[in-house]
Amino acid sequence: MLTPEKPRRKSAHDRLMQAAMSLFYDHGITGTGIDAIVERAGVAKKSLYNNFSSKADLVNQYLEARHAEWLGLYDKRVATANNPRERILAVFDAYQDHAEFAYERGFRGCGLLNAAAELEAGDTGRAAVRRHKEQVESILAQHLGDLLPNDPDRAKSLAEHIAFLLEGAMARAGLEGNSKRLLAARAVVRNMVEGL
Amino acid sequence: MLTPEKPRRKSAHDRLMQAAMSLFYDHGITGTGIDAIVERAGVAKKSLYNNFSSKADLVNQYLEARHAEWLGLYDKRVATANNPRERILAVFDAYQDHAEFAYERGFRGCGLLNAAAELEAGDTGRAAVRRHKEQVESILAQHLGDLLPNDPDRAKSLAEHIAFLLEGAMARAGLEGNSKRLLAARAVVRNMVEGL
DNA sequence: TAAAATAGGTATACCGGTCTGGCTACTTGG
DNA sequence: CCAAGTAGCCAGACCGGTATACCTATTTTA
Repeated sequence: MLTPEKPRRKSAHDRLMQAAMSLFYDHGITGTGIDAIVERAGVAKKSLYNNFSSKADLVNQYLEARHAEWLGLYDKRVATANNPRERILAVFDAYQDHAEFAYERGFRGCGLLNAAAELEAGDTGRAAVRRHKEQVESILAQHLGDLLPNDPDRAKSLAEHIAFLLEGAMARAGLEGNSKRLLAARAVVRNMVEGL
Repeated sequence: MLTPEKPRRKSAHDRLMQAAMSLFYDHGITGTGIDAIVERAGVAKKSLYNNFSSKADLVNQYLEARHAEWLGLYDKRVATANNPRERILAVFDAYQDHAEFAYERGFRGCGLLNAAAELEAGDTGRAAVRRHKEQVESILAQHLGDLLPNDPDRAKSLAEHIAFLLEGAMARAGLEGNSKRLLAARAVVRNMVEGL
């Protein structure tokens, strides 16, 4: 049995990113040191600096990975939705999936927003988080445009409204350590779009 | 002219708290060191540990002070409101006042929520932030109860809805560095309560 | 084909600097 | 006189980041 192309161990890069995903989310970015990351990854410190140019670089790649992670969950959810209303709710479901499965040590809200909260004003990471939130709002606007083809202004305004509900519910859910508030917001939105 | 009760210089406690308010908001809690606080306050490090038992104690008092600060702004706004609808909007106006006047180095969203984002899961500070958010929601519920005396369930549900809008708009506003989103949420809420 | 070069991993030690917190010794105002 | 302030040093841990040296696959080349 020749298995020539099977690395039995993940690359240092992957192990480091996995460790960063967990530690940055649980303890924050400033609260997580390089040493803790390499220890969790089971990797030499040199390997971190072979794969990332600095901690800031690792943080930026972490933010991109979180964004991609949510996009993947959303893509799965939206694939099984049959109309614009369900596709809007798919946005909430994707965050719900995030909340339920992605975190081992308890739910703490949106990792991207939490990260942005402790980044300095001019940090490029803040812009990445902002792009993510704008993409979510733009996805909502697109589905609402399908639902209200004759009233694009109202579609845009409703997208902002729903984005606020989503963000606010996530924030409260993170504070409370569970996703009940997220479910409440989803129910509000279901009622909102029902009448469109 | 005897001016026996006029300390020409604020107490070390007040100067420390003022420095903490500014630095914790701008650079985060973990990102702000003791030395930076005492330097900004123009105070000896010993004075910090005379007035606060630890940095965690200072952080907790900081969170309480921020809560009290918002309550003061809200009290001012609600005093000039003439009906439940205006009193609901006063909640938004208080946050707007916060955004416009309280921060010298740029708006970064809700200081309490930002702080909670970087506190560990079990930290008592997170509970303080949660109490603040629950009080805001309870204020909204009270005014909506005045507006809908025959439908307490709907009042409660609307209070949660509006609290989400407020929180989500604050989060987005903080990301974007200005309070436009807060104004947008206020407008949405004004329309919502208009028809009640 | 066999030797050499390369890429990426490992482990350990170290750098200057900052962290929280405690300490001494001196000064000042009521 | 004394409480509360001052300046500054120190300990021990941790910060991000670098340096050195070794190991082991794979790949290139003579």
